[in-house]
Amino acid sequence: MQLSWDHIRTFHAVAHHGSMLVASRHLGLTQPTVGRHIDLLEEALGFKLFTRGREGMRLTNKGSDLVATANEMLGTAADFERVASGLEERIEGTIRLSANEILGGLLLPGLVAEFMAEHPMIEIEIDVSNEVTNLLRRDADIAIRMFRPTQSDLVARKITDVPLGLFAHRSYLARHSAPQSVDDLNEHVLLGQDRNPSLLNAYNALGMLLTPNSFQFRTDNNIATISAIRAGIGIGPLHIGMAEKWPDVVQVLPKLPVPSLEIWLACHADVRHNKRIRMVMDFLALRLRSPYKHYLA
Amino acid sequence: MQLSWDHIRTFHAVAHHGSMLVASRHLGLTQPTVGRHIDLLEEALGFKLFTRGREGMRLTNKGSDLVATANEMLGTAADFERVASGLEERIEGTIRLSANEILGGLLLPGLVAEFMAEHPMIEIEIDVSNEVTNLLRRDADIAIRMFRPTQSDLVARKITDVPLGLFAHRSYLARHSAPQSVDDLNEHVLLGQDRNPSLLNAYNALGMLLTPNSFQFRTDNNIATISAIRAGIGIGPLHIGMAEKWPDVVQVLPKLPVPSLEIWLACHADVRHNKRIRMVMDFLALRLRSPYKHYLA
DNA sequence: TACTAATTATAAGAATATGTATAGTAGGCC
DNA sequence: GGCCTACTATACATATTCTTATAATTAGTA
Repeated sequence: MQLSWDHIRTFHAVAHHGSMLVASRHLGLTQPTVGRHIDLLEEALGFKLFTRGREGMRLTNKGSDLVATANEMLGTAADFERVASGLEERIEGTIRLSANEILGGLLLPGLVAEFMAEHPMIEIEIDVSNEVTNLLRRDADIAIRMFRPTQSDLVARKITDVPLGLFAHRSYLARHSAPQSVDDLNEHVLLGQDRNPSLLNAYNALGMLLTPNSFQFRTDNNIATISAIRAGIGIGPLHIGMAEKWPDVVQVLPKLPVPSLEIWLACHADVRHNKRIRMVMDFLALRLRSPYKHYLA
Repeated sequence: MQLSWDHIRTFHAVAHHGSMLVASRHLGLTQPTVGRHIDLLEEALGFKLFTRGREGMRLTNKGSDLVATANEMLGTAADFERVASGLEERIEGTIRLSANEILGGLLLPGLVAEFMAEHPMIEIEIDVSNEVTNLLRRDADIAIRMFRPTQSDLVARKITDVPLGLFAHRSYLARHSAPQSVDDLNEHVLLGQDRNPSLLNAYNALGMLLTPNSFQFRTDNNIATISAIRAGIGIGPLHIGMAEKWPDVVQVLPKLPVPSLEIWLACHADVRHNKRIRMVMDFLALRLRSPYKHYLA
């Protein structure tokens, strides 16, 4: 018989995740089913795709020669689903949002709760990651980004500017004298990022000459940075609207012009007329312009 | 649940053939199964793909917006199968040959019979058509062509030249005097083609100035042309080796230089190392060089 | 009008695929 | 060594899907 396209999808998932167990969870199938799919595919093709071992499934040479085209299929299947989604007009269904750690982890849950109360038929998923989620691959329906999206085929709207400021906890400022000028900052514990250079560049734009080593506390996790500020470890950047939520966190050098962040909403052009997606995007655009403090956890 | 890729294949087939019944035959499924696939797909997508009527299935607007990407999927699935086929080493299995009406209808059956006797594990399918079958889409594994294939990604070998001549049945020549020169041909019933200009061009290359109306008997079916010659209707072109099979069909103007045809064998580059395909191609290359008459029906 | 031929739709038994539960295997770790 | 864990393999009952058979619909045609 003809080989099943669904088995190709299973093959791709197993190759991608390296184990049938992990693949089965991503596919919404059980491990024996995934195993059978691979068996049937191997039988249909006439050669083994994987060697089985306790460490999982390792691709054979032939198997790995097939991964690229299986990947292609995943892409065209995503195209199909995306185009279909753009033609869909039902209100009920799922919308998947992608946002960074701060917005996705702290702001969106409270903000989305309101939407879900109004629209109980729409399910919302939040994919929190700092990586640029691929809207083409349908990892998400809507992306919230802090920069202008450049992927082609996307429709993007700039929602607002988010003013940033430097903040510290009162307990920190009680132990150290509050800085009076940019130069004073060199005497302070500055909270910075590990591998991501954007914050470093922002500090340097303020006229400070810093290197990664200038930060005594380093993390690429934005939540950890915020927690560090709130814990009184040092001075770091914060969305001004967010800081209002925490009375003990005060702005230092409020006159200092810190470049603000942009907030963009993006979806794939194929999908922009989908009613659910429009509703969610319009809601997000409205709410992201109003002060954060109403929604912050 | 997630939508099934196999249902997309079914959707494509129904859209392509315009009816579930025809699609089911091509897919190797039954009509109720195809119907259920479409129902399930429509349910998953949230909109109707077709309107049902006694005239078959007509695409809705949304349905036809999806045909293009479904087509893409067919293409990538074909890529997958092709690459897989190239990695395959089994001897048993099916090989699909594509050839024109003359070779596929008259010559190959007898020629292939010998191969099948030697290799009972290999099944041979012959796709007879004058259209250029798409090896990229896996409509066939091996194509036999009368011209150099130009599709990219193909591997093609020229096998031999097939000398052509003009022939007529004795009964025709008994009624009309045999032509002694090219100019005499204008007084004869010439068998030609209807829409396909290649034969016309070949006659003109002999120095004859002909138009489609110069042929009193016209068909684009090559078998019909041959039958017409054998029935004594008139004078027409024939493979010389083929004519040897029929003693009552004799060559006219044997000295006339008629351009010969080329025979090419082609397969997709991805698949050239497949053992079965190599075996069949090597066999065909050998046998197509030997005289036709051993195999002709 | 009645018949034919081509279609989609429906019902029910047969075949197939799936999920649950469990076994088997082997590396990591105390 | 013994235990835990992450994985694949197997057995069997269940659920789903497929096929067969039949009905219903409708345009074309004698």
